[in-house]
Amino acid sequence: MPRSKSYDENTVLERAMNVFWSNGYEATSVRLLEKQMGINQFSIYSSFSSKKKLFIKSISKYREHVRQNVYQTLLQEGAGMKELEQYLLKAVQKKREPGTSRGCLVVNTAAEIGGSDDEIAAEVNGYFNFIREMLRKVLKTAVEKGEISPDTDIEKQSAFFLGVMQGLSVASKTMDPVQLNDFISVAVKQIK
Amino acid sequence: MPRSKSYDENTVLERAMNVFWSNGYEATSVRLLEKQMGINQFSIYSSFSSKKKLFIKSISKYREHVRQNVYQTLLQEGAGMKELEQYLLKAVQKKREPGTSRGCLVVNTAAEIGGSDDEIAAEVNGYFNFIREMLRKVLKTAVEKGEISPDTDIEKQSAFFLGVMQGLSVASKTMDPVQLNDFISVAVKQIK
DNA sequence: TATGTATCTAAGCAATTGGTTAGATATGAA
DNA sequence: TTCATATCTAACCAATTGCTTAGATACATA
Repeated sequence: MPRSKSYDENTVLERAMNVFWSNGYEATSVRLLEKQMGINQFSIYSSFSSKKKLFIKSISKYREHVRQNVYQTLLQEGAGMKELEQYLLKAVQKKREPGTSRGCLVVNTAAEIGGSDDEIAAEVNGYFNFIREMLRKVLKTAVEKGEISPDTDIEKQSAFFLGVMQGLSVASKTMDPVQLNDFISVAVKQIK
Repeated sequence: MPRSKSYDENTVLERAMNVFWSNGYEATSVRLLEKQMGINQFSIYSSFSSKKKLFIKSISKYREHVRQNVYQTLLQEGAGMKELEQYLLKAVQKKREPGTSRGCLVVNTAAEIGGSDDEIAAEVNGYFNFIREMLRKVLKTAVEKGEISPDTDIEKQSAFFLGVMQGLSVASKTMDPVQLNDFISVAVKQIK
């Protein structure tokens, strides 16, 4: 009997994610969100309850986004060192492209919010656990394939590459492509 | 003839720096600043012109702060690999201490503001150039001392360690001490 | 000791913040 | 075709934002 929604929650959530990604949490106003999402404040609140809840949902949407568009190759069965290296170099190349790099939404959030909000911190930690798990598997596969030494300490190396990826997010905003490439090439070389 | 200031600009600037460091730029209100700085809004604006200018001055104050309290050893003549390693391990140890790590003010700023404000971006770049220059000198000294190979590519390695330090700032908020230690130990080992 | 001047207090400014609500509107089952 | 119900519009809310200002205050000089 009731009227049906005129928008798709998934679609407007993806738009919200992009607004937060571009501007950060605090600098994103609900007015800006309604413009970019294309729906009224009422609809934002009826679908997502609060700005903070919408932000948290944007982070989990981001996780889905990178899973499908950034890490898809790395997440495939059999992905090893070659794929990891390719991903890192592609991230460097992207820096040459138009506009300022937005970095990683979750790194930006960790830097901006830190641990001062428990719910947001939980979502951030969940994301990084997902990345670390991905790295562990990739490195294990790399050992199995003989791409890296069987003596490789998987735990140490996955912590290392997670740290490198966090650094890369910041560095992509502050380093030129040459320095970025130097950074990554040293990080990759050490495991060979 | 005129009345004299009842506060020291340097002192209140250091307090402002700490407020921005704890909360980030956007989340820091001028009301909070006046409370923490211990002076009235009028005095803030008469001494620092605007919130943004105060923030930029806080970043350069931060540079002075780390120069004297964080990197003092690394900046000494003759500092090499041992000092670099000591600094990194100390940064890891600090994570065990009370409260959530605030990370590096400038990394936080790079993540929050990115390149969307030119004046702030310039201050951020100046800071990272200072760090990179410090790293270059330390690595050169390390070569001279025979701590690392004379074939070491100073440019690549200084870009690498700058990236690692940027990662460390984020990681100190999201990793536990064990993972942090893994991250740093791999970063240091690769140069030996 | 008197006084000119910058400093300080505290109130105020318009604009924006996150969030709510009353009433108009559209929809899909009966 | 009716009608109950959820969706939508747009105005509204108090609180807070960065910043300004008029007038009271205190101090270095004369």
